[in-house]
Amino acid sequence: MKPPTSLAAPLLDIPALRNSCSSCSMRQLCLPMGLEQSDMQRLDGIIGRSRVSRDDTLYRIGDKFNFLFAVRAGQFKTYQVSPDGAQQITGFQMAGELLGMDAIGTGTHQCDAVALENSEVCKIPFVRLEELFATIPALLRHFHRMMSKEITREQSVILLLGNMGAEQRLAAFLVNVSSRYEARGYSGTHFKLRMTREDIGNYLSLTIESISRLLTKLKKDGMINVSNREIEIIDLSALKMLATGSNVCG
Amino acid sequence: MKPPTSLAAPLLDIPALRNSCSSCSMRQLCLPMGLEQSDMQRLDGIIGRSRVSRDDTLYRIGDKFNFLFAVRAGQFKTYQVSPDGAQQITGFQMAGELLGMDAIGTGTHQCDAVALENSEVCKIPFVRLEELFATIPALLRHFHRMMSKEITREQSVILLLGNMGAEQRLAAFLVNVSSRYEARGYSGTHFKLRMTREDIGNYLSLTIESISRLLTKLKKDGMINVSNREIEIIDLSALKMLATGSNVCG
DNA sequence: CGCTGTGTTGACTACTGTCAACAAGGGTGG
DNA sequence: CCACCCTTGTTGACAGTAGTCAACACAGCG
Repeated sequence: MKPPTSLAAPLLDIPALRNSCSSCSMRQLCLPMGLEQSDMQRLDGIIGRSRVSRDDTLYRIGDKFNFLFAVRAGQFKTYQVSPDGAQQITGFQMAGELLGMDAIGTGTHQCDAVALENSEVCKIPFVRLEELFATIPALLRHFHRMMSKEITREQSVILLLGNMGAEQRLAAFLVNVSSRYEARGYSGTHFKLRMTREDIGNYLSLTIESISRLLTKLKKDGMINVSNREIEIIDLSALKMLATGSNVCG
Repeated sequence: MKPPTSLAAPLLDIPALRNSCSSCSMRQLCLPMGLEQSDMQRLDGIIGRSRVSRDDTLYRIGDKFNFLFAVRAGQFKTYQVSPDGAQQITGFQMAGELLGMDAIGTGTHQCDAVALENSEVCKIPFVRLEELFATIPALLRHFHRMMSKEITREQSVILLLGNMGAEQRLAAFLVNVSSRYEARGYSGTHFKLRMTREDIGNYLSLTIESISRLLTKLKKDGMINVSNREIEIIDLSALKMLATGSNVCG
């Protein structure tokens, strides 16, 4: 509901953050995955790093597309805005994930990207990345994999919105977040959500009241513990069962 | 509800269809867009053409990914299958559109693709396409645009499922189909749907009963004429208004 | 000509939304 | 340091949209 903060907020280049990809803990998940040392350095050479404060907008619908962004630390949300002005969150991005791929087709950003907490991003000039593609085939292949996985991810959101009931959606969301924390070396059973109930509800296309009630229900059913944004998953397999269980509507 | 026909149905290579991209009416929309004659011929050199009969499966979830497919004629649907076996159609593909991009990330197809009518596809071996990328930058750039637009397209499906009411969804669907027919040189106001009500309902996450009732309503309201799958759009701008009009839920 | 798949219409149901009141947390300023 | 305020989250009562179930109509096809 609150208007995004001004885009004018500059993205500072921070020399201290000029750590190379090779020293980044996300290099297994991120763009440089599988690159040789020398190629990784060439990639490094075109990448800048910036900080983005909580609630700041990384880019906005209609902005000219010049950079892809990789989340280095923190989390983001991306949302579409429908013609009537309503938002629809299309994804939450964690460290190692790429932002802005939807802008390549038109040269213009197709969604807003907003930081959920104080974050750091790698700023990748797309034209220079394209130059590297010509001489680093492994980079190109992995870039294609990342774009393709973004397509797959969105398909599973479509599946979620199209075929799942409210409880199943929330369970699927929690399981998804859990696995992503785990893939990043954090606990998959005890974590803090970075987004509000409103964001979760918007993403899952449920009201905050429903989110609240359903979290309470999952707690009562002994699957999770909730305290504000602190989540503890008590019975992950039960939660997975719930997320993948039946409940058709389409 | 009916099980897809056997994948064993062979995709026949048809010499008579070996028309080059340069003679294809879809070349402005499809992969070879913007290529010079010589590059288009090189692309042609790796592409095979095949027929796919109505209700036949082009590929299936779990199939090894070797080929991208471009729809040359006819129409397809792609659907995910949720763990409980329910289908969710994620898109309808028309001539000039690419199928299989979601398989690049894993090397395995992530959805089923089924022909809605007797169709023809161009069969593009992905490894050979990757070889061409190295020497035809324009081809690579356009491929990126097509992948990116697939991401954008899915985002708008997410928006549709997440933020729109039933009537708005159907209106948006009709407007979308209309514009795609028009882009292909057909009438945008008078066309025949190639999919059943069940497919439409599945795609929009509505029941066939709702589709039926809503088509009747749009007809009563003087926006369209319907007779079975024959659609005539009487008031396109009103339909667009409806599709983009307010009706929030997320 | 009847059968089967597809589409239409009506009556009833239920899931999730809406509205409203209240509670709790976290920041800010006195 | 504490009080206050505003945002965020919780809970309950009620409502509405779209789903479910069921009967029927129509078309295409053998």
